Amino acid sequence: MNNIVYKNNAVVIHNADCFNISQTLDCGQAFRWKNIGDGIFTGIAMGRFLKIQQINSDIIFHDTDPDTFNEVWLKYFDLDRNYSEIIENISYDPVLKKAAQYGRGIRILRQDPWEALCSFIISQNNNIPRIKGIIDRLCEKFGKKIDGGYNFPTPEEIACLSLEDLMPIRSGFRAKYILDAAKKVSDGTVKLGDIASKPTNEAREELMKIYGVGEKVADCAMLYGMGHLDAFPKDVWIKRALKVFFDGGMPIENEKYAGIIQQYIFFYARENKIEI
DNA sequence: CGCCAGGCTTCTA
DNA sequence: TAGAAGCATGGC
Repeated sequence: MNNIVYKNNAVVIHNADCFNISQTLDCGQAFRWKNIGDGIFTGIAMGRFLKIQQINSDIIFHDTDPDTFNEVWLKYFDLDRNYSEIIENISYDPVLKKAAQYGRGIRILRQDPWEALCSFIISQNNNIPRIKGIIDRLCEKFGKKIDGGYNFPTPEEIACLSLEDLMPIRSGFRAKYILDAAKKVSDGTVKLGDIASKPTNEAREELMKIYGVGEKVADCAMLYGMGHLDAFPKDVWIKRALKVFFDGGMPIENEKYAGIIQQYIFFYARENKIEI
């Protein structure tokens, strides 16, 4: 991205390639962004409020100075990675090529590790609108108030709560998982800070020490919050798509960027309501 | 009413 | 070791 300018208190990326904010923020990897119309999304991430807008192929980060953009959002939106090259490299397979073209504007977000972990604990056996509702209530009730809304509550802020305290967020059977995760992260039983630098298999085992975290949730947390781009979460949509497209096989499981490919397939399958 | 949702734990054979 | 039941909640 070398077409970035700063004007009128906004950072603007002109002619952005492989970056569509609707595809990126509304494809089920993050749950706190709101589409408020006119190509504008608002949300809170990394402890900050952001209003971001897409007009054709220009992306506007409103009320953002260059330092904040470079230190926070560049990394969050994974903007220093060459996605067109990755797409080029997987286009030997016609199905992958088609899925990647369809979701070409997706970026894999690098969210806060704890937020990603906790969010995908909440996601299990759940649907996206309700996941968003539960996370909204969790933040409003237990997160710190900041300009524009509420932060995602820290592990420490949740670890001191009881199951009854969590009742108002209506997370169902997942409440006990949230509490166990918060406790194990805040007391160092699970060291989230070390997970980004561990091999994916070791990192997965570490995360699965948490009650209620299995392979799928661990892989989502690693992919969307810890920089493990090779993690390949297998949810119901992916399993369906693999059956339909690849007869159940997985041509790309061990690729370096398997997680990005996974997201193209997920997006394609879900948008087209792939049936078994 | 029944079924399902970006699954996991527990029980059963 | 594989397969199914149970789990909270809400939308359809």
